[in-house]
Amino acid sequence: MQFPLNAAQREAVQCDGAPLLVLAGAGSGKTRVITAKIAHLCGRGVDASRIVAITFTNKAAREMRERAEQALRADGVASKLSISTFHSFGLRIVREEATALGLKRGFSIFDPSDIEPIVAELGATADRARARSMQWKISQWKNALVEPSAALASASSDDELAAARAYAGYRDALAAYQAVDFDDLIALPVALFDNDADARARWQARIAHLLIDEYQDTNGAQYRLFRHLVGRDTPFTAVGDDDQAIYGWRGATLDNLAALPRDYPELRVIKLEQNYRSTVRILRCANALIGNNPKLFDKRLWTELAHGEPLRVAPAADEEAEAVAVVRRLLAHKFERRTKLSDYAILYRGNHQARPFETALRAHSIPYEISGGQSLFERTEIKDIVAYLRLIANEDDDPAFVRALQVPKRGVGQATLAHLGRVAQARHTSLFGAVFEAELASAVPSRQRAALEAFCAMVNGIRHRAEREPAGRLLDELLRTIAYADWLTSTLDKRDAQARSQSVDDFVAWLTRKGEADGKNLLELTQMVALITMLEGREQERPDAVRLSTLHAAKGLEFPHVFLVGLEEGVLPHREAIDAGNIDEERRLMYVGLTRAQQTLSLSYCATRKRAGEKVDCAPSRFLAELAQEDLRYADRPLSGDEASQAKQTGNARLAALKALVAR
DNA sequence: TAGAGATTAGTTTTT
DNA sequence: CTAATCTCTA
Repeated sequence: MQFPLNAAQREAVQCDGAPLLVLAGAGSGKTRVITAKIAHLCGRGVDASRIVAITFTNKAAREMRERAEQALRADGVASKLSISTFHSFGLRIVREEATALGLKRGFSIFDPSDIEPIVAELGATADRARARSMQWKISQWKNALVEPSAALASASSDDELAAARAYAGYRDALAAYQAVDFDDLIALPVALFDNDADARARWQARIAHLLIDEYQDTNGAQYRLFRHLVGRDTPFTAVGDDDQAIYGWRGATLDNLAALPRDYPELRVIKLEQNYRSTVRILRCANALIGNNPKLFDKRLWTELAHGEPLRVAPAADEEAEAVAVVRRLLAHKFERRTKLSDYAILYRGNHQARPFETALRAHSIPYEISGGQSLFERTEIKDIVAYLRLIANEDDDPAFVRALQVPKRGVGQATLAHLGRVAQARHTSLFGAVFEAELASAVPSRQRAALEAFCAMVNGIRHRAEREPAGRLLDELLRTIAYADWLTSTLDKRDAQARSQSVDDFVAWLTRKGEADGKNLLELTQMVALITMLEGREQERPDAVRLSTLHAAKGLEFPHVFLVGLEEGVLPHREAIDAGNIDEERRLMYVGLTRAQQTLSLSYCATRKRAGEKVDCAPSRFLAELAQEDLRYADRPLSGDEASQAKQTGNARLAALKALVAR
């Protein structure tokens, strides 16, 4: 955006001494306002290290840092800014206040896969789905700052009761493991600040101005943390859009937006309504759609940009036909308009919807970048290595102990582990600690015992140096000692082993760099890894690729040309949301999708869809009927099966010719 | 203990 | 119809 700031934007930037709420419509230059404001604050002599900006995703944080660096060319200043996600900021607090919170320095951060078996056991269930739903409920309680006792009192169904009972035990288990979960990174600082005025004052003094992005997505715990951090007189800037609140399922509540004017009577509210992104037609459809939602703040987007092309609405026989049609159209469009692949995005409701599009894109060797999906840190090989790191940092981390002990195999199996577990329980110690208990000798053969002791000695050896020596050296040593690469080659076929070995190498190289750049030791790096979902610097590997993304992951992004797919009842709006009567949030999700598009927008839906192997009829989404009909152009009726397969063949032939042209 | 086959359950978004 | 988990055998 090369325009100067508009009046509202300027006002938001210059209002620096008071609490401020910026209601920033989609595409209204929100990020620009935030970065300009940071620059403005620095210009007014505010110490950069006391400016704190909080986002929800790592991606947003990284972007904001980049933009701030551009805005603040003065060297060294931008790097002093504190720009992080809510959770990383919480981690910083927990880390610095670990002792007060009863945690050791190397405490572990459990991810949902560590937690599931714990909750399953506490809830006395072997049913994974049930365990997950209990885990889910516990998380909801934590996000709403509900204590186990209160949860127990309020539980209304059998399921809730079981979850509430497991909740207290789960808390104890985390304490025993010296571990925290994601929700604790917010809830623990809140609990600390609730009770400790000194700590509160200390942290407040570190913040001269607090900026929060995507404020509408804060949950109860986050709002309370926010209030503790700004106290009574720290000025802040909250930026958000009630029409883009799409994280209600994660405990986010628009109450926090409504509460702000109440809790801060001197609050200034500035609306950004000029849109710099989309055509008139796209905006008119988005406005029409969102007009069906109740309004918290009155707001209407307008633009000076072109009228634009009508939005295309295309039916398809099924999801495969839809994918084929979208890809064909995309290629034809690219050829006609001489665009780049990265100008296109295909957006959908759920991750599983990506598959037919991946298949169709791959069939034409079109590079694509898929957001969401499995992140590097969820891959088995990375989790294996991280288990070692966690155990090195924290010997009480039993889940990490179990994983590290078994990968690579070192002749210790289920039976030994079971004995170890019994001893640990009897002695009130961790699995690691149980290895050194005398009574283990009676149950476990000496060969296994030797393996266990060697394992623990190795871990201890690295632990003693973890805080002093460079992380890179220790990582190399660890990998050599456990011979992880050898294990991969001996258990997997060559291709697989190579791929995994490569990703381990990437991971280690990245950690090493990170350790050097930020001066972090192995313990701190290990904690950071738990919060990162995407490997930085991975994106530029595919400089020109079609973007596949869920609507949630697409928030904050924009694309010249967007395909919004799977617009069916039961998909968008999602069945569960329909049943729960939560259509408003689905509508906002659709709104987010529409407002990602700059120039053209193509909407599609399927007549049938495969569900558990069977074809099911689908109805077009009700949201289609809520758009500005004069801005839509409906394509033909859905193709019959025969027509579809025929079209597929002729289409493919045409496509091959097109592709040859495009390739030049 | 580890890999290959059988069985069974699955439908939402993520720090 | 997958994909992941479980069970059985070497």
